[in-house]
Amino acid sequence: MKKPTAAALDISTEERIKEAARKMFLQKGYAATRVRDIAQEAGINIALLNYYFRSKEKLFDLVMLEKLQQFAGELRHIMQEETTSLLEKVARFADFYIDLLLAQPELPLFIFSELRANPEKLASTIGVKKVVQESRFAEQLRAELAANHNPANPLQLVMSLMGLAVFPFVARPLLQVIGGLEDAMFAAMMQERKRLLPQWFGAMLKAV
Amino acid sequence: MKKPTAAALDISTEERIKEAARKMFLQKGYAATRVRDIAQEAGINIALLNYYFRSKEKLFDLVMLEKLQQFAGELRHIMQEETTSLLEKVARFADFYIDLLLAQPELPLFIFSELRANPEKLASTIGVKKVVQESRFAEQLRAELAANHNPANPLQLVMSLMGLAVFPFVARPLLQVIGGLEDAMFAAMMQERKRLLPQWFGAMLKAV
DNA sequence: AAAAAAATTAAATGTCTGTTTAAAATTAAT
DNA sequence: ATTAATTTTAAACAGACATTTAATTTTTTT
Repeated sequence: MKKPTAAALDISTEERIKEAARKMFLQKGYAATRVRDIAQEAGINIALLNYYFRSKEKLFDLVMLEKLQQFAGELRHIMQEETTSLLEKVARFADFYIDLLLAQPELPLFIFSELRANPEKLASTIGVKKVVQESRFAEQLRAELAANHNPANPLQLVMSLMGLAVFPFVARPLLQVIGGLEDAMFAAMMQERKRLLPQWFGAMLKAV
Repeated sequence: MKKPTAAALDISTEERIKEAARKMFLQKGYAATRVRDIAQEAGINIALLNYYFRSKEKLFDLVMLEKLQQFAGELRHIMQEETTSLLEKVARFADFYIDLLLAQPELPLFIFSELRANPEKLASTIGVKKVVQESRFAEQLRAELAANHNPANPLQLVMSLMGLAVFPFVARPLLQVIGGLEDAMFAAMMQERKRLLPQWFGAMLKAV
């Protein structure tokens, strides 16, 4: 009675709507996106959106959850790995996030903007707290700071690490104007950044 | 005929509307802000908004321009100063921006979000391009990298400098959850950051 | 092939939103 | 003190918007 539809071989209407929603919400945010935009982008009747997802907000929540998990998901694996060193973790972090953001440049601005609007939707990310505070990475970071007699709060370093990787994508429109950067050059710099980030981080740990 | 109103001793209706608009636009962005919200916040009739500012968009443009200049204005002075060293400039940059953002934490997310929506409104910031590429700061940065045989693109360092100062405010909701940070602690860390930032930047310059 | 279920559509619904109108209240000019 | 200009208000307006309805088409089941 519910879903006997079996022969959904190629892309289903439901998935087409979701994809269009991803695109529009990421590009313009929740408030500026019209359900008509989504319907047009998906090539469907507006009523189908409510038929499949009940409401604009429910559809948005689905996309938001998916993106939050993309953003926070891999972090766990990287930071809890027992056999990698601190700087190897930093290198893996840079690799993973810079590749992710090159593929989806609007991701961080989308997440931070929508989180400002309703911070309660952060629930799915609370697992990250443990990753930052109790993971192998956290231990190694504290140990390394202690070894260098560096009294800085470890969270300062975490902020910086994230900022060094993510900020260029948040500030991209500004940076491309003030730097006179074209898309290809920006992408090339982000690739260079994968290499720079662990070097920088190592140097920062020793800067007392 | 135009404005014979002389006795505007205390705060005028026009300024009340502007202040309410600043608050609401910064908090929720253009698309999510209702002119009725602004009117209520200012304690005025909705029609007065159009009476004084013609339209929601014109009012927004006023606020946007003001904030862009706040964001980009002081940069010029700091970065073109002839008598300060590179690291002194970095220290001044950190001081100025961290204080600015502690007073207006929503500023960067507001600017970056709205800039994504309409990048053409960046016009007033094109002066910053010269500051980054042709200022005394740019010279000093290139010289310092050369002296350290550091082949990194100077723009990489500019991105990082901005990111280290600004990113914590962009990611604040996320950081406060994953770090378990209260407002006071966050503010204290930003103060500590004023000191850390020049140290870090100095170390990064030497990290080849 | 007939019946039932699911998917799709056009049109309508009611609410929200930015803006305008026209009248009233206040302030300034004569 | 009148008159004119400015400011403020309540109400209306028109278009945008998300959602619903009811009918039609397509697909699945029997």
